[in-house]
Amino acid sequence: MTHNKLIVILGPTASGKTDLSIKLAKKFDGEIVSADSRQVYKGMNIGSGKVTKKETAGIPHHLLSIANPKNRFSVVQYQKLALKAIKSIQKKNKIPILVGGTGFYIQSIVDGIIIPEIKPDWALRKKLEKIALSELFKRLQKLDPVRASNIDQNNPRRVVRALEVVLKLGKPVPTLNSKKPSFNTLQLGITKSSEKLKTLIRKRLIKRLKNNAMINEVKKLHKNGVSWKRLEEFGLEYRFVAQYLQNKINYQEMINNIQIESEHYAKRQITWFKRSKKINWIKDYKEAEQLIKKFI
RNA sequence: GCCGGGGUAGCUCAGUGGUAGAGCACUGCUCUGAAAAAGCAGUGGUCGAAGGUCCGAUUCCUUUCCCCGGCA
Repeated sequence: MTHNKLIVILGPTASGKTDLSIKLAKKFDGEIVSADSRQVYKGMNIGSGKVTKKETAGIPHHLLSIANPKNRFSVVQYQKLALKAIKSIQKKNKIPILVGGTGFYIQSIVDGIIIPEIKPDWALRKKLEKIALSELFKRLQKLDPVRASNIDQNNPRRVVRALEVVLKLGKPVPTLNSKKPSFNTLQLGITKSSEKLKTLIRKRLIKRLKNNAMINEVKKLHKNGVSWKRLEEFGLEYRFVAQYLQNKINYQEMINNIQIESEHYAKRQITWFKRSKKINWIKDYKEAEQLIKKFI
């Protein structure tokens, strides 16, 4: 007899998800499934804030370091692997704890959204990206007026992707659907004041820079064949350390940019999470523990 | 002390004889296989101070205070 319970721990960057989740996993006999779009990559450890082996304290962690940073990983791959991991944990009669800050990844599990089964076609995208955005949007309007009417026409990624789906599918983009929720889910979100968050981001950044650890990590990634362009795509520490190593910016600019962009990122995450009404906002371990006791 | 250049949004700066803009910051938001990505919107200034000319001055004139560079 297996259960279908799932606990989710989410929150903005630097809010303390990792520590909290490990404590809870110990307490409630759980295993952790990461929901982080950067921690999936091998070799991206310090900059992405991946737990160290020691910190895991023996709690199994899933979906960390499973992808090659030279290749692009995406939500759908995440969704498949995470579902598999969650089910296998439930089968062992342990409690899966989904932990992370990537709202889209969490949504793909919790709401079970169905994303069109058209794989990214990078050659096609490259071709489309050369065309003016307004022109692309006109084409989309012609081929799929419904999708065109609710898409952000200023966003090249969205428009290109929509066209990709329409062209390869030969028909309009399916309207967004969700499967029946497959899990009995408890979502816990960590709240912190923005002042507190900024301080935590700053402290963490200083720590990551210590002994050149983060700089060396990025150097190593590049040495192993991850291009500067690719590293910059990852954003935050990877973007600005890569720019620093290319002499595009100086050390102080690198630090300032990482700090400010991390603060922006935290706000975007909060904006995303706010949309969900199913999140229980908590301040500390105690509140989390109580809610979970009731849930289990 | 003299000669230049400058003082306009939190910061860096545009600009005009009819009470002002940009980028960044800040605030809010979007999200259909890149999501730490990619986009959108909004708030914000007695235009250094005081006089004068003018129907009207942030813009022209005078004085004054402050900053930067050069010469003494």
